[in-house]
Amino acid sequence: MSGDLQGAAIRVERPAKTLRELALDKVREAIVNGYFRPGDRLVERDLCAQLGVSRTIVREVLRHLESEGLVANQQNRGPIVAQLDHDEAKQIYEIRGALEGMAARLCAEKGDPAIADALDKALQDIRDSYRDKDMAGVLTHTSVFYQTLFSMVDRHVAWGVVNLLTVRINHLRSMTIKTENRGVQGPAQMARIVDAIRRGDGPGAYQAAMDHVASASAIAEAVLSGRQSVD
Amino acid sequence: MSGDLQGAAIRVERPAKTLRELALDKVREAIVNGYFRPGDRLVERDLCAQLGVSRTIVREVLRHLESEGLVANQQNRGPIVAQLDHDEAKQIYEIRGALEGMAARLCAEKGDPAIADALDKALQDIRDSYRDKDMAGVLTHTSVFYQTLFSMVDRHVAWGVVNLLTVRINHLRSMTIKTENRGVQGPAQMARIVDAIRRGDGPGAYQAAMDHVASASAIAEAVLSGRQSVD
DNA sequence: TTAAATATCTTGGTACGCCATAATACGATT
DNA sequence: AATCGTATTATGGCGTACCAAGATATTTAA
Repeated sequence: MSGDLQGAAIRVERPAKTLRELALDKVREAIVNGYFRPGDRLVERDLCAQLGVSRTIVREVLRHLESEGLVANQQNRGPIVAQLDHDEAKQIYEIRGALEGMAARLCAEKGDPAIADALDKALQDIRDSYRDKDMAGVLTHTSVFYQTLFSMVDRHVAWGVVNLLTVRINHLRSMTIKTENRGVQGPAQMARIVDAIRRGDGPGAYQAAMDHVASASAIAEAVLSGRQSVD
Repeated sequence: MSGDLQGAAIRVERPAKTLRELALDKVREAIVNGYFRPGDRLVERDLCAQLGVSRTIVREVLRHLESEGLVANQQNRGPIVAQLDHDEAKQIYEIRGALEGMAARLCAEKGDPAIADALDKALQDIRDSYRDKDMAGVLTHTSVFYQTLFSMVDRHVAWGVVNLLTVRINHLRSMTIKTENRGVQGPAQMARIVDAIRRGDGPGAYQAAMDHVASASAIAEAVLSGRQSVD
């Protein structure tokens, strides 16, 4: 990694992160990985203390997360961590299916073998993570897989949408991947996507991507209705 | 529980709008209808003066619009009105196609005649607006048409996504509908969607919706590349 | 025991001030 | 005159303090 292309090589990359962005990431993280549970109140001044920043920042962060759908504001009562109801989760999976299916079809139609190779690599990382029982790794590499799917055909807007929706069902994702057999079935379904792409089979890739999301959705639904009684 | 139902019936709806929401709507409006042009700087203190609110509010609003994609923040230089490039617009149309196609298919599969009736009503409003050369009305009723499409099958999340994306291409929409023949062609294409839904023809509805968006996208592209030279 | 009154908590909103940085203007040096 | 360094200004990033009003908890009075 020495001597890259001229100017770019010596450019000094500043952290460039503002305090607000740092705080935003922290709080989003905290919500996504369950430190704050759905329904928990997010009291501004408490967050100030916990994050060590001013109310100004906290308020901006809360507003941002609100527009992401991770935080809900109740009339005159302040923000809470958004509750994900059953039906909404289903809708999110459905949208993901439509968009990931679209991306898969586009990948297949492009007919660039490098795409399937890149996807295979990501898929192998997923398999490795499953083998090592590294569930955080599974999630990460699954994200990489889908990001590849979208970025290989330059669909960053759609990827943004998928990403936005995905954070809202993150805790469901981490539950579905722990499901019995998911470590075998999941990668197998993803392999079908890659195969269809490699064959240049657009409709097949679309269908395979849809199927994969559909099965994740079904598992999520089962998990959700199972948990209902535990709550 | 008994008293709640009765109470809800006569409950007086408060404006319930916070100052922040009011300001958010104002600024979004201003961007969407072109009062602020793409690339314009949005200086916090100037906005405070123009809106008559404090900087805190303005900052929250800017953050919100940033996450909507209407405002872009430049490193150390502050926010500007986001510029919509060619390719991004195309991607947005593509996503709309996928989601509206999905909604249309679901409507067709549901087989409820009330859906087609409601859509026909919206469509007639669109035709009337075209006849009266009321372009604002065309946009409004087109929105109603699509909202109906989504809400009739309870897909409010997808509708939210479509809505979010649509504001970013709003100025393109207002240009495409002014195009030659769009007043005839547009409603005709939408009628095809409604017909397919009425017939219960899922794939047909999907395809009709896709076609409609695709043609809007093509016009937008033409308009965009045409304007390039005018600018 | 219940109902009214009061205190507390928390958000919505405002005002003001400080610092850091980018851009610009300006002045000095060669 | 061209270049370099410096002062100024505009602006965003961030913090603190304060007030009003709604929601909730707590206490007091009947």
